[in-house]
Amino acid sequence: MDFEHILNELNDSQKQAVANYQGPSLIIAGAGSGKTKVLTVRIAYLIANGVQPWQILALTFTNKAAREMRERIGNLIGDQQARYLNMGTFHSIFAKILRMEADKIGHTSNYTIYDSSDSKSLIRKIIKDLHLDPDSYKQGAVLGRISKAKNNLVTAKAYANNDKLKQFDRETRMPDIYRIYQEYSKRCKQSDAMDFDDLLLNINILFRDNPDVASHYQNRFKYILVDEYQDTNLSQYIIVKKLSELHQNITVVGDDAQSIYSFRGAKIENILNFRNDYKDYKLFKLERNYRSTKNIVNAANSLIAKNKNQIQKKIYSEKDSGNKIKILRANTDIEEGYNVVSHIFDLSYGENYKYSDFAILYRTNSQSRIFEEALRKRNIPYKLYGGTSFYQRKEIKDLLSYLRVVVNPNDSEAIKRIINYPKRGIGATTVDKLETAAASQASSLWSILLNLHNFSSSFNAGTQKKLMGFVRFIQEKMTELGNLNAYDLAQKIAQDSGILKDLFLDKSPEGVSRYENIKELLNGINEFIETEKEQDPDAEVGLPKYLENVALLTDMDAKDDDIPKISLMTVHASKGLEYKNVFIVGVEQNLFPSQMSSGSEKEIEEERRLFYVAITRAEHNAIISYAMSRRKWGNFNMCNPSRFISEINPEFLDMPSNFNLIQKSANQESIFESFNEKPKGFSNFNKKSTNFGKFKSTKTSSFKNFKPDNAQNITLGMTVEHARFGLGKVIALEAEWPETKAEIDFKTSGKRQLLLKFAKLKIVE
DNA sequence: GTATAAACACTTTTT
DNA sequence: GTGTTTATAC
Repeated sequence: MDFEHILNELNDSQKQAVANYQGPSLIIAGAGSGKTKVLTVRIAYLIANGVQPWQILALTFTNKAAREMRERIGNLIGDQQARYLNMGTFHSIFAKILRMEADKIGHTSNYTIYDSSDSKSLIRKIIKDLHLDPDSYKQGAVLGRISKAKNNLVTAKAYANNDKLKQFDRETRMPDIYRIYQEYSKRCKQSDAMDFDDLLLNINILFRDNPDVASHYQNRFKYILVDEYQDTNLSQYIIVKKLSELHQNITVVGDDAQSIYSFRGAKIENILNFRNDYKDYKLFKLERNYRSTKNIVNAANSLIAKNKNQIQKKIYSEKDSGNKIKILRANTDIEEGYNVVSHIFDLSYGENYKYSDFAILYRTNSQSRIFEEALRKRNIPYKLYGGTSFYQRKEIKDLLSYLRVVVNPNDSEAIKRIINYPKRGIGATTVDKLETAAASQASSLWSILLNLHNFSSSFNAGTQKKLMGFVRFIQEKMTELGNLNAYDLAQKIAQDSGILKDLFLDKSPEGVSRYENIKELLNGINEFIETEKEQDPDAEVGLPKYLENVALLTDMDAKDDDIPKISLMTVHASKGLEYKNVFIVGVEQNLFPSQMSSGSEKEIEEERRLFYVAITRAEHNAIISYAMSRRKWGNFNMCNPSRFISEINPEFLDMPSNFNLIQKSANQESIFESFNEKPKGFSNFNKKSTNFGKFKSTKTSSFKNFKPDNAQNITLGMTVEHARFGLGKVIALEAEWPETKAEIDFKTSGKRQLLLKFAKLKIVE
């Protein structure tokens, strides 16, 4: 293979980082410096130099990154070769290894992966069972503590013996966390289930207790590459260290300035201390930013310079200066939504940008709603990443729970979800009795169900019959596991369980959309099978394979149509992505930086890195927006602009004329003064501000003054707005109020039938 | 056992 | 304000 021309496309430091592939390497890759390119070419180069693809282990942070890299490597060396690369997230790669070695750590190869909502509901149950006060033991906090312990390789047993941790728990009024942790681990094992953190912890335990297994994988993985190394936690660090022990061909890529996951145990020290771990390491710095204009890069540099703890580097851009970073000021959060959307509107028409050239980035998911509403109002298509994902929806989790139970009937969390859905007359008392029995036998719900005759005194004949019916249903589907592929079996289960019928009969708009979601999930399974077959035509794609995949999916991975859309996501989710125009919104004190991360300088530094990540997503324009007041939990709060705005060198900023005034009063904490001041129009940048005022007035009068009898006034041909489906035209009406049904042709989601008394429709015109 | 209403927590970020 | 969990009546 001729690599000459590929290498010649790289700059000097990139070339060095590709060609020196032996031994430990640290690649410091600044934002937009062509990191993915270097990684892909380096892997292709390894293969061109005789390394077998299956000897390469490449660990990424997201599935998406892995997929894209595999594709790009495929383009360089051919898909046939790229197929055999071990490339994926830590979680997905090691979940697969754990399937193969499951018996060595007390699981079966069909083990279930619990997502965080499974974990949370299990924790809630344990708190109850241990008679602990649910007010002092919040499930989220408890799970967080357990998660942190696991990421630091502290098992339940070790936790119980750790006085320091227990001391801390006493100080925070949760002295019994170690008991919850023990019980949680026990029940996970009984359910043959692992949570996300277990996947990494158990790999460590596997390697520790089975030197032959460890040695097998050490031999196999001759070359190891880790992307986003600054965001690895201790558990991941130890795995990587162990695996690279033999060959020492370890390459880590990262940027300490973009370390933003310490809240979930990531240790920036891993990248800072690489030099101590591997003494004869090679260091490569990629400092030229190919993504952004000079102004954006310089602004970001001036901000991150405020952080003390970092590896020295000079990120620079050879592009034009470009526009300064514009600062937008709004009086309220709602006005901020309109400001930003209006600005997007102007930019896209004025400068001919596509909607897919825009991203709105926020600190917390809850901020998305206001922008969604503003975008819908202007009929601008958008895509929301994160938040309640598709896979978290009730109906989806219900069907997935059936699939999980058929693959692993010991999965008690899944059984509890579906044992009475669709309704089969098995109520809470029955489930309670089953759980008590299971606890007394230290076994799963399923094993109680199988031995129901031993507990016949606890359940009356009718109940027993119903339970047996459920057991038979599951068993019947289990026998199909070998014959049917994932799609056919899932389809059959959806059908025979009555889920499809139940949702089909529910004609409320919610029911209709649930039905469609189930259809979409089934289509997704079918698609999964097809892509797997493309990779390997002989592969049997059964339910277990699908479930493993779906457990580790996020909605960043969802496929999408080709309609250009604005992207809405948290700053965390935007890492690794780039957009021509980036709006960073809600840039206020106590929001960004977050109130919860303002305690120590260390936390502030992480928030600053997060802000750095946000700015450096932009290629042409970065726009920062803040509001002077914002609704939180129902009531209004006054806000001040974020300290980060004033930490950027002002020569790269385009400030609103009234910013200084606000800053001053903010410092004096007399923000009310400036708030009450009447702004001169909505935005001093927007020429269409008259238009804009109109928008605002419709908005304020809409949902607030919404009359319940409004729906009765809907007539044929009206344009209406639905909270979820957006704008649509009424094309048919039938039956008398309150049974009136309307057929509405929605612009984005097509024709739908809605019952007027349920559908929250707003008359637009 | 089920359907409805009231109470409750939730908001920092995610594999 | 929202979605989920518990209390109450049927």
